[in-house]
Amino acid sequence: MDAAQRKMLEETTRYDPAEVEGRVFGEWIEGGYFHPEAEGTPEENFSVAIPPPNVTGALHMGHALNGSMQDALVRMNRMRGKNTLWVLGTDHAGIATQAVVEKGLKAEGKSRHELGREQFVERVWEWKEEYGSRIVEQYKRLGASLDYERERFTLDEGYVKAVYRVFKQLYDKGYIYRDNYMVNWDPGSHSAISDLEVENREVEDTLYSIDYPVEGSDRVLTVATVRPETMLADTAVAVNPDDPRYADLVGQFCVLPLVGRRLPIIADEHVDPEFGTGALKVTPGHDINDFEIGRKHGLEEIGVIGPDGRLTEEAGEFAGMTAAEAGEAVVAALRAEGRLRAEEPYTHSVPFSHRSGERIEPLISLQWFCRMDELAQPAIAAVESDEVRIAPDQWKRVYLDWMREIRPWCVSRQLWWGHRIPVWYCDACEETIVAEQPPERCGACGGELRQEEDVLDTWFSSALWPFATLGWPDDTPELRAFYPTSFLTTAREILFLWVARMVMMGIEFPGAVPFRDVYVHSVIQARDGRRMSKSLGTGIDPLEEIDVHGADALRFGLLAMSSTQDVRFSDAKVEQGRDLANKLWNASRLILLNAAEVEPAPRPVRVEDRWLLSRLERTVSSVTAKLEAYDFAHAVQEAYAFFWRDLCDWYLEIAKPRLYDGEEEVSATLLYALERVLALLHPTMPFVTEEIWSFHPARRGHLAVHPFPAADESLYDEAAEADVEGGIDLTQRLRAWRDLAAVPAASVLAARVEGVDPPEFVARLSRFELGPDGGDPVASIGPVRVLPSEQLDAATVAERLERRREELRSEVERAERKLGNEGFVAKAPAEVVEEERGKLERYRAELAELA
RNA sequence: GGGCGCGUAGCUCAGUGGGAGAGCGCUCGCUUCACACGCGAGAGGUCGCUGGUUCGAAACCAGCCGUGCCCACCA
Repeated sequence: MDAAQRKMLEETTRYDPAEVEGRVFGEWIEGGYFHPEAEGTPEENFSVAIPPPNVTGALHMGHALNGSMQDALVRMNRMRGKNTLWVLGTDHAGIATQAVVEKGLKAEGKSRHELGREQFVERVWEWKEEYGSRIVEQYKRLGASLDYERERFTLDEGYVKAVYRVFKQLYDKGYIYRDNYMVNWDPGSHSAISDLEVENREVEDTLYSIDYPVEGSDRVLTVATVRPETMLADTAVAVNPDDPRYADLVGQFCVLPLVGRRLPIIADEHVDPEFGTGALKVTPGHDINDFEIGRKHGLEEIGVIGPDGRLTEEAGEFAGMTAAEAGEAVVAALRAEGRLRAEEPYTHSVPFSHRSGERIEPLISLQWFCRMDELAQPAIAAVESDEVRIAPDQWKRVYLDWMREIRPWCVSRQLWWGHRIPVWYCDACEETIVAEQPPERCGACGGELRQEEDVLDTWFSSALWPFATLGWPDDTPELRAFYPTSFLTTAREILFLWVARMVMMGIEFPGAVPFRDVYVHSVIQARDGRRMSKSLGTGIDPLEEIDVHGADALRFGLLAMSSTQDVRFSDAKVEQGRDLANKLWNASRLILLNAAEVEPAPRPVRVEDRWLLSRLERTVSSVTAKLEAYDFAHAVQEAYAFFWRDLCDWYLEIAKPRLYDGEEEVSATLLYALERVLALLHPTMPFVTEEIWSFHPARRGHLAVHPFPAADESLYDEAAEADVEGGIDLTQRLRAWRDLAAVPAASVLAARVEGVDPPEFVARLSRFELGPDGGDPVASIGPVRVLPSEQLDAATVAERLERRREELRSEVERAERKLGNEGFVAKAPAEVVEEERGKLERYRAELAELA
């Protein structure tokens, strides 16, 4: 430390994150610490793939929490000397990004259709180049030690190669196929979406009962629906095969009101005879259940609602209306014909698009699907056998339950931004070609080819993330050194959408599970307990928190509030982190400005030194174990407690005089403890610890690559711990006694000791002067006999004494009652009974002293 | 309909069988030569309810009440 540094330390009484963070981050980058060579094996290396944020995204609390957790483990392992890679990249986010750019076009009065596909995609790329790095810059603010030199994008050249390879191979295996099937149509994004992107919400609707006349009879079948417009596409009426009311009608026909179509009356177990009249209108074109019934019975599939959400030509007079308008018109027409039997309010769950928020329109369309059942088998086995461990425990079962009932995945999207499906059609001979490279002409007839218009679901490419980012399908040094990755931390909402699919693809393609550990973290809710969301306006911006309190404060706060259950965002925890950073700074100033010039080393000479070192090493051990077990909240809070209580409140106060005296032993011990505390906290609070480290005499390089401490168990010292904890307890009792006796804080009281001498610091920190004699004590606190003096008011002291006696009497009574219980003495473990007897003795003894 | 979770101090949360904890807030006292983002001392909980298991339950079991999330094709 040179003179300028010393001056700066002396003058700066408050840690200023804004001044430090940018500078320190620059030093890390310059040092190249986050950019490892691709050497070694995955077993000896440490690697993590970041869940790729959307290019359109801004850093939100989920990123900040997840990033804090990953960075903690990444930094800890880097400090341990492991070759460590944290892979950075962004996701092209098909629908979201396309929507952002389309919105921009709309503001210019244009649409993507005017531009045409090629120009539009060009435009999205321009947008990406300009704004896509925003979130990357925001991760830097957090202090994330990602490899910024190996940034990937799900649409970069190499990544596209991986996607096409996977598509081709899955197609060749027969897993990927094209089918005319019912899908979740999202009128908002004008695309099919997968089951996982659908969200069911409770909606109040009207349930309409409609009479369908039976052909050649007076009878009617009354059916019920919440979507009257779909009746235009009905192609049957179904009843339960065991329903005696309708047994005679099966095989006959109804006549569809308004349309006149003949509807066969069929029997199917799906129909619940208890619901309504027990007769079900069957609309295979617009209802997922009816679709299945229809396929089973070979019914006609009519579509009356088009991809734009409007009624098609099939709907006759209703063509062109929106579904909602058509619903009303149909009801009016039915009422006019006297077919409407009833309408009643009805609450049920309805699918909405998670992407656009619009109500899903189930309809039949030609899409690409991927069969998942066979891919799922080894991915199930991997988790069953704990080759991939999922924590907390309950998510393992959630994963397995879902995987065991996995269904085909609709992978095509009617968008322009994304991986255009690598399929080419020949119109001349109807050949379909799937290829990784665009073929010139049709291999069969030499005819012209046109490429499939659809793109792949964004999650199709995300599923390849852990290996595609490392260069797969090429055999790259990165892939050899860093795959499989070490662990994954994630939000539970993408357990199926992303995690499960990565496991399947990892096993199928590179041939190994993509990570060993999956940690599902909790969700940080808004302060009022609602979900943090942009649309609700409940989001809390992590960058603002960083601006106000610093990145370390936010990181500490998020880790401290994280848990296995969902928690509300806590400003107090972030402030606790801020206070800790400041306390670290100031305690370090005390040590660094006053320590003698010595090598940091444990050099205990007194009991409190041995106590401090013992506590330090136990904390190192415990905090490390908790980090490794993903127990971030307890890890940081334990480190906090050790530093604040043991080191600052007690040890520094006890050791100050020796430090000011320039004693070498205490200086060496404190420099040693400081070094270890800084290193221990660096993974969670990297900026402030790195900054303080720059003043430490033992510094040879950055803390980011300083060895992470391993507990030195030879310094554990139970006897010293017991002595000092006893001294602390006594000090607190003496202080409390003074406070209650209303003694001015600054005055020193006379006392003497009877029995065992407490540690030296007790009298000093509680402001007692211990002397050899002194007459009759006015009070006894442990071995301390307080002697009469002018500052003591007899009445107050007596009151205080009586209070203590009361406490002791009730303690004695409690212990006696417990020991008087025969069951307890007979059945409780011996050491528990012994402990209780010990307590009773001590309380009795103290009570006797006070009597 | 099925599954998972939660209900502990005014607030946010720890605590899984042997005497109720943390941070914040609150009260009182400190310009104590690292830090007022500080120091010292306090007040404040029939651990949702009922029953059970146990010598002993905040913790284990059952039921109930309240609350949150996930999955699922009841028109």
